[in-house]
Amino acid sequence: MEEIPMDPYDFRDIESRWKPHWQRLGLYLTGTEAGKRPFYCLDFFPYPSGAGLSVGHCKNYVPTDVISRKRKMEGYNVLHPMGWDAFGQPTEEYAIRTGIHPSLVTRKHTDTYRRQMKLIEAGYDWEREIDSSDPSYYRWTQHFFLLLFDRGLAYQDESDIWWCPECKIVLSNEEAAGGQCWRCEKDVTRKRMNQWYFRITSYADRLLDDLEGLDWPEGIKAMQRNWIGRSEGARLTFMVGAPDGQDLPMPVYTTRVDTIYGATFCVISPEHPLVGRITTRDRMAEVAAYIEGARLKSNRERMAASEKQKTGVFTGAFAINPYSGERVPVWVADYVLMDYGTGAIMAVPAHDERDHQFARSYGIPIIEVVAPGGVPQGVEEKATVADGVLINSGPFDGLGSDRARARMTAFAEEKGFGTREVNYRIHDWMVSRQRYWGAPIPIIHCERCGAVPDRNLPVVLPEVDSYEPDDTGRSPLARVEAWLRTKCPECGGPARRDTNTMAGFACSSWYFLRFASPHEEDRPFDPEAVRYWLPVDLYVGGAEHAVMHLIYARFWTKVMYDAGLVSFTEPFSVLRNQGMILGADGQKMSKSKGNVVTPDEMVERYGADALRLYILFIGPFGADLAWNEEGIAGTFRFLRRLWRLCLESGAAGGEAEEGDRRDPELAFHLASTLRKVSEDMDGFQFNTAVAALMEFVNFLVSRSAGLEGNSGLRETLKQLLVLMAPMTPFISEELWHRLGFAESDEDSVHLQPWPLWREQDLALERMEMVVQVAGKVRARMSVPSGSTEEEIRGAALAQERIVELLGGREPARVIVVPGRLVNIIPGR
RNA sequence: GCGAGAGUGGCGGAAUCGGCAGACGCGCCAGAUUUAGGAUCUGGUGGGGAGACCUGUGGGGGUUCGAGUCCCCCCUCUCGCACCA
Repeated sequence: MEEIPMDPYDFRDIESRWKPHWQRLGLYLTGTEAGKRPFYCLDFFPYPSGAGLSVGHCKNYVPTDVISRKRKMEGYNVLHPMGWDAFGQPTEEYAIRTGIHPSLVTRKHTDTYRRQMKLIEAGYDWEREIDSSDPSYYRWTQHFFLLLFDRGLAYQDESDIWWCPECKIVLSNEEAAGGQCWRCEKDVTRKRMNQWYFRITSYADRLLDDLEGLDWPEGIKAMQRNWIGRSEGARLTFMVGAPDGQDLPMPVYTTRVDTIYGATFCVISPEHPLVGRITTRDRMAEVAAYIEGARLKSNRERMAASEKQKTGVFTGAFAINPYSGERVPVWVADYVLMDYGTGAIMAVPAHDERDHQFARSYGIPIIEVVAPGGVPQGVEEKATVADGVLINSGPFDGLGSDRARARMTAFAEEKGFGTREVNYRIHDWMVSRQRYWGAPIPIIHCERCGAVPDRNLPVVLPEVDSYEPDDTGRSPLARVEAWLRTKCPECGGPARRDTNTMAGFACSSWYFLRFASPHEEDRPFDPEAVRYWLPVDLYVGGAEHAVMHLIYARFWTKVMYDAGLVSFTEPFSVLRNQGMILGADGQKMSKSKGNVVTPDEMVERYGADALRLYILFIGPFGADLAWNEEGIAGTFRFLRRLWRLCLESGAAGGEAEEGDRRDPELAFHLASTLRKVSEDMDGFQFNTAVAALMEFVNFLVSRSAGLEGNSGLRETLKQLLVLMAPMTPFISEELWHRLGFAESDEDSVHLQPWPLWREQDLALERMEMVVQVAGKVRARMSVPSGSTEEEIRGAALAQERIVELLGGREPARVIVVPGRLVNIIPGR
């Protein structure tokens, strides 16, 4: 018999054939069928950089694509959109260097991203594509700015803000976390400037409390709690004697009022306005030098230095402890921060490690006032931080820390020198940027009327000659005289536009709403569409936005809720973070390290299906893993094995015949694979889902010779192809058609319902069990399913090897776990 | 220091309502096949032992018929935050 040579697996041919077909079918258009439940699957809003996508980005886009496809097959209307967070610096920097307009640069970059996303067949509904730098989008970003403004949540203030000398841009606290610029990782410095802020602090409690109900990674929730940093304590006023004879109030914030009788000094931040007024003449020079030294140090130098040794200088002034009436020295030290609490503290060296370290350095007395469990611990060597029973605390002696705090705060309120206070680490969101490539802040400054909203939106970015910010930190917009000069909308008098643009995080704080109805012209979104699709059912992206985008978007959503614009208070019900794909060298992929792998080269060599499958298979979804090209070769081999299996054994099948018997083993393996793959995909365990598919194909290959022509095999292959369709769309479609499963040319494997397993197929007639003696496996046996424990026990004891090992002894004990094992404990 | 998570073959990783450790893949070894091919096929692959077996999930204790999984102590690593009063 002569073998007819089979077509080889030619992924290029297959890809080029099905792409236009699916395009015609409108496979990726958003579901609109009445009566179906919605599923909104969203990827983090990407910033289109010039480098294009690496395979690392695919670790985000392939899994969301797989889930979206599966949900569609399960009968959901699916919304899976894509768009561009296009405003931002790198584009602007590029424009500065080349003179090419940022919008053209953006266009070039987004074209690349879109092309690459199509290359890996990420099934986005491109009819809903949005671009945050397009006036049709940013007019609504401006609209929401005004919503915040109107609600008293946007304001201007002059204060010290973070400045990145490298990027030449101001940064919000979130963007400067850890003293480093979020984009270039260089140290940030301080600069005093007038800026726009959003009052996110007035939402701090809600942002904290609502974390509770979110299905988000614990780590992200913890980071947000930490960032919000709510603490409960008291604000207490110490009176400080100034050299001019006046008594000046110096409020301090503390969470440990209970330790106040142990306050042996006070510390005030070098930036504190009071420093200049309370320092005595003889201390002036030393204090001034210290302040200057602190100012010149970068924040991180300051932190690093004082970790080793805390420094400070005495101001010469004394403060009065409002409880004890005691007079304590006031020091200036840079371990006290100006932007937390009141910028001044009462220092209790006995019960605070930092104060302890400082007191030891400068020989300040340490007085123990809290005894944990009623037993004084001794505090000369080490501070006691735990709560306990108050001692040396006058009328409050004997109280527990908890009751003491309540009692002592009440006392302060009664006497008028203090009050209960809640403090937060989070600060208001500094949102203005002195940059060109952003959404202009729609405010007009009028000498008569002040800051007036410009409701004539959009305020379009004017054309400029150069995009560079100038040395004073002024925006390039400040140089466009014709644009700058305008009329006050209130009084009609001459006025000037605000020259700031908004940080990119403003644009991404509402984009998930725009996708619900991206073409609305008269409003940011259609409330009906938003009601149907939102909140987002599944949100996937990297962990690096924990306290930036994810907290800002939550804030805007709550503001919109308060304004009655949306009916939910949280935008993202379920959040998952994908891990990173590192270069083959285990390092972060970067151009400079030369270890970047692009989807382009992988698709060229192995095809989109093999790449997608390897991305899913490489390891756990959330883990950081090194790229390995041998690995993708493995998934490629797997696909070829599938190809051969289907065309060799499946094609011969034909229609089911009456006489075909169901093969119970085949049915069992199919059912358990369907179950395993379905459950693993829902649980984001794509790696084990792929492993189960490989295992099943291995099984089929080993059995296929015996099953050729059996309609059970054909039915099995049919279901297998449907099961694989979300992961490997091309080969699944091709084989589906080749095996003749399509009802018409317009049919598609992607339009099939998600396959369900039959519970009864999982029940086998016999079960394999292990027989242990003293916990060690000594024999294997097969018993009928549904055997009683007694029967299993009998069968186990009758095993030849077991009889031999027992050598006539009676078993002392026999443990039977049906379906698993029998453990025999021999008698002596 | 605080918070989150993790330590399993040569490698990525499976298996945690306690029940055959190492699924699946890579790599490696042997064989088959091909003129050659990122090819394919078959078998093997934690360590020790010729073998029956012994041993093995960061280390040490414990609970249990049985522990990678539960409890106690210790060590290491990754990530995030870090003088927040």
